[in-house]
Amino acid sequence: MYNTNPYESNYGNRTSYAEVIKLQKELAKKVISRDCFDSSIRSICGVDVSYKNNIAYCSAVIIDKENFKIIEMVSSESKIKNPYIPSLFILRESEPILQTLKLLTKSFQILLVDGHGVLHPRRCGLACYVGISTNLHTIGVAKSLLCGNVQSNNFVNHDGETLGYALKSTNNLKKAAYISVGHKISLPTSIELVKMITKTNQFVPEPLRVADKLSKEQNSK
DNA sequence: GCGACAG
DNA sequence: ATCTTGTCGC
Repeated sequence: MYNTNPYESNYGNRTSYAEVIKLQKELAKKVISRDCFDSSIRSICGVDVSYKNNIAYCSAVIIDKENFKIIEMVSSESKIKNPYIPSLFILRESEPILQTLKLLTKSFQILLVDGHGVLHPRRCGLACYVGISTNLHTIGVAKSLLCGNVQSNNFVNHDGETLGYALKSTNNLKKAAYISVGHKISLPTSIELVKMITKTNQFVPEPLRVADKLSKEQNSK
């Protein structure tokens, strides 16, 4: 239907922004916000993109949940095809991400995506799109808010729903990692896993922190 | 109409 | 995200 080839991103051949918005609304209904694991979680992957001139440099890093050791790192580069538009982030980053994930040879159980999941105006951020496209369990982790309000208990509400959680930095009280469901996982489990894979005095989970660093190394060569 | 707005 | 000097804080 919208995607016959999991790791190929084409937005179901949508061409206009209005059509991509319509796709997001359709996909939002397919997001599964409960845990459905068929195996225990041993490793977690993070994927991030950086830019230089007209090239997107994307890196994915798989890290062992227990000892934080790097299991595998891959990178790829591709031409930027679309502009960055708030709430339509999938236009710019989904293709580089899907292409890079194809390069991984080791397995992992959870994917961390550098952007929001259901904490999105149409409940369909980048992490949801990637999750549905690949059928992977995904969690959205963003460094700033696109919508919603942080409550005193750190949960983030939007449109009368609790859609996310602000994992505040120990050091910078201003900074936080905004966690939300991407696909096939619950919010409580998402929070638990992100906390578990985040080092002390850091607010970005290790797989994303290393992927971010690696992608920036790639674009400076 | 105006402002806000993941990376 | 990226471009960028000095500057604030641990």
